[in-house]
Amino acid sequence: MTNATQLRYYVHMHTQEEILAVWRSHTVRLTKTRTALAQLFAEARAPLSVPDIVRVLCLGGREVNKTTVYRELERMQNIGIIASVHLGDRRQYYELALNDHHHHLVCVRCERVEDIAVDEKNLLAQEARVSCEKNFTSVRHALEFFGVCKMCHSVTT
Amino acid sequence: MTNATQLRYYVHMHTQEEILAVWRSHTVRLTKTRTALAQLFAEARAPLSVPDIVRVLCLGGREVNKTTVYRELERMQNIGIIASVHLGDRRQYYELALNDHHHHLVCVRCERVEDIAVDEKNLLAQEARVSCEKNFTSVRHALEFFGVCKMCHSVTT
DNA sequence: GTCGTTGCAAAGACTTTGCATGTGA
DNA sequence: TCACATGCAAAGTCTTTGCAACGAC
Repeated sequence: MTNATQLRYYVHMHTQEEILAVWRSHTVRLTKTRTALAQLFAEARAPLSVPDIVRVLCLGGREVNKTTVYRELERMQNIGIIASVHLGDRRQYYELALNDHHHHLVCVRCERVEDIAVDEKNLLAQEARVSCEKNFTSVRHALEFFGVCKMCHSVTT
Repeated sequence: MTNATQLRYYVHMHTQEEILAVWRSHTVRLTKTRTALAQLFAEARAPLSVPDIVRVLCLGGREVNKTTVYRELERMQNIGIIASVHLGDRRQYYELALNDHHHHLVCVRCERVEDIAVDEKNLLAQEARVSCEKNFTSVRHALEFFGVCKMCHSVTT
């Protein structure tokens, strides 16, 4: 990431190499788009939307086509490299699925996203109960928290 | 609702009259759109998207304009009559906010939605903790469950 | 009659599809 | 080589905006 601007990055627990290894095990070609996406997700510190991805990569001088990105993300999701997340707006966001399961805290003003750890014992128990009571299979959950971050709060007050 | 098709309805705990009363207390005009929306939400048994609403009302012979619906829903949300819900797709859904807080179980195949009761003690505690730890105010949560309903499951297997 | 509401048309944001071209193994 | 991958253009879906016309009070 050169001057990737806006988005903040941090060293992730999964490297680009690890992601590329997953690709290889699925006998797909290692193209420049896949390499770029692997690096981006490895470094991203927040879920990414397609417009995000295209903007950041283009700013960094790696031209990518939005159609290709959409298609690639779908494949990555099918393989299990990434997972989609909904953060309250209409966009679809994606983040590494290789990480531990976690949830998000989103600032509804500036859209800043923080990862948070949540004790899931209770949730999983409810999942099991719901699955049983309602006769649903493969039940999973989506839990996100929304609020106003300190900075945004101090600006308004 | 005449032949409102596809969507399933049930007698809700809030009647059209109660919703109209909320309108009146906000000194707005009781137009045909507001009456139609009040009736629709009073009878809806699942969250509704704007395309849903327009389709259903037009099928029922009450022409409504999508722009008007978008604007009206925003006002209803501000007043607190309805609340928006995200159900995994890109659409925004709305449901009566006058009801008890509850969550949804969505079939990812047929999009059927069931309301479910969830023990929130734990969630609220986590909300408080997150709010404190991360310095966020006005924290709320969104929790939805996804799975495959019995019917869809039996079709595929 | 007023001013809140509405309807229409156009634009905008995100996503999907079809097809011809390009390229990694 | 050739099947997988890409890029472009066009279309699709949901949503927003601007503005003139309408209608509830």
